[in-house]
Amino acid sequence: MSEKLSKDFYARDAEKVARDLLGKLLIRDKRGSKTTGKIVETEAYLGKDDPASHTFGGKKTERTEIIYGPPGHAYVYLIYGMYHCFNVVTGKDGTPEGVFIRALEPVDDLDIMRKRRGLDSEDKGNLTDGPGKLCMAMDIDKSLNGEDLTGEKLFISERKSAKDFEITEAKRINIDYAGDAKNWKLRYLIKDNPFVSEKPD
DNA sequence: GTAAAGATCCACT
DNA sequence: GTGGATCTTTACT
Repeated sequence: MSEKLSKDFYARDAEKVARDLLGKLLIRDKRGSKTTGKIVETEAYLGKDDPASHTFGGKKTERTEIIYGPPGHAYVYLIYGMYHCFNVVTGKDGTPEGVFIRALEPVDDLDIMRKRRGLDSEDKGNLTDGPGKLCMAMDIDKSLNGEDLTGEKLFISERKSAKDFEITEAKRINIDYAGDAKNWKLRYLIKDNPFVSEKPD
């Protein structure tokens, strides 16, 4: 068995939460179709002082409102007109920071994930190794924006096993618009895990 | 109202 | 490595 992470876990700095989310289990529970993936890659977005963040400078729009709300909620948005991205809101209520989930290692149900991704292959290496892909495989879309992650539809659980991996830090991806911040090492990966979206240098 | 760009993915010259 | 798909969000020529 595993234990669902509480609101306290999320109510900390994005960098700490991003590191601690590695190795945890993301669970999507729809009636009749439950999918689980181990989190293997995250990125921290630091809010008003982070040029890469949607909330840089304290910018607040209809889309980003949820990031300013209480921790432990989902921030889901559509990118490039076709893919969803899933973030976890962190920090105290009122601070606009969060953690972007970039990749999962598929745990189950692999057949459901393949079906949602439109793949037939036995290979499981390309099911959830990217932010858009994992949202497809886990059926995460804008209807889950603002969803409470201590609820039943979408939540994250601690594994009861010992921590059995090392953490690699790397630059974040595809934020060339962010100037110097693109060099900040705010991406965290499970060292040598094959299911990450992109290997670090 | 209109335009420009995007925390991506996939196919391929 | 490069470019196209595709459309919401955001900021204004």
